[in-house]
Amino acid sequence: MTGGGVAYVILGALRAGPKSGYEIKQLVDKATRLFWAASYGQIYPELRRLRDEGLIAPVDGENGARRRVRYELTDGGRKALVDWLKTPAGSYELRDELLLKLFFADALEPADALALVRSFRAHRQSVLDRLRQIDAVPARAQAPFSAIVLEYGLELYEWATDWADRLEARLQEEATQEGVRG
Amino acid sequence: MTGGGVAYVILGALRAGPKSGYEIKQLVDKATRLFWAASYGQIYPELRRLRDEGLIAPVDGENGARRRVRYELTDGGRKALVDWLKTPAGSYELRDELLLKLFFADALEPADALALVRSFRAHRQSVLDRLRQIDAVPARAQAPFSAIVLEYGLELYEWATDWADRLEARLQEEATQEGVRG
DNA sequence: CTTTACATGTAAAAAGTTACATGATTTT
DNA sequence: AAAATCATGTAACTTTTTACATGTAAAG
Repeated sequence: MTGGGVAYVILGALRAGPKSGYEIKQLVDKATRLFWAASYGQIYPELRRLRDEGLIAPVDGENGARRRVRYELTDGGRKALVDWLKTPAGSYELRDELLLKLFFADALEPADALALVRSFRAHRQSVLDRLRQIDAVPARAQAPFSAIVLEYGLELYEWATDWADRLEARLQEEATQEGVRG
Repeated sequence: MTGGGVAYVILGALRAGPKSGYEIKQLVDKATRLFWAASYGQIYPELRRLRDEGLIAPVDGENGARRRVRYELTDGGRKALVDWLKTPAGSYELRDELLLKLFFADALEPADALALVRSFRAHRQSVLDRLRQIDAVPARAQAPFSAIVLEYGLELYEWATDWADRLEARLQEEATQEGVRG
């Protein structure tokens, strides 16, 4: 199966019932965006590829008043999904520009480095705020593991916000020490 | 400045003194790989682009016995680095295939889902092990913020390993409860 | 009737990976 | 003498983003 990871995002999204490209995009933006994003430019071509491969099939009938194509998993598609889920490997890529900046922050004067730490904290806090707005109750009933991943996110960004707080306090303390000495 | 984030990885790597493409790649693989990776296919063309833009310049003289080109920051390059560091924004992308699998794990039978959680834990643990092998002492002296980012990584992957342990325990408990009931 | 949300797609550009090519030097 | 490491680069390919094009239906 080609097409990178988008294929699995789609197969996974369809595990709970038929969805259109638009609905898959909504799910991605609401739920998986933080650890796996996908754009329309990936989703629609990939839907076609998966259909051509026989892993998904358009559902005909009730698609509502709007023009819309919903796809469902075929037997082959469900097998492909489960096979992938059972493979205990996985790529892991992180591109965290704020962490990269922090890594190089010796190039800044202390006041600017402190400002950077504050924006790092603000970023983690903003992610946390977004996650807190998600209602876990419906997820817990229909898809327990999506609620588990939400909990992971909540704990993670709570920790990260706290870490940034501690770093900020440490840097401020160092700054006042310097002030006393110098 | 074009060329995506690689440009800043290079400028940042050169903040502490001249380096060759090969040395930059080594630094990336040793230190920033976890939150920002870069391949030779990005580094060498980008070095040329940055040189053409006047942000870096080849250092002549002592390059050792081997053929090798080391670059250093120009004044413009140092300014570009500091300007970037002072910009309080930053892209943030995460592609965590194991987390994506966990999100869809309802599609698995409980035993397979448990196995997935275990491989998730094993991955976090392996990252933690790698981080623990890094000696923070030299970093702390020369580049305090790189030691700070290492501490971030250590705490983060300790937390994540622990989280996975707790989830594993919870799932096992649920499984035995089911066993008693059913 | 106008705006917002729904809905599907494409084309071009940018970014990134991978595999390959080449050769020097150092270590075993 | 062979193997490993140092060192620089390119070409082809894959992946991803971005911007655009197009139109329908619901809501205010």
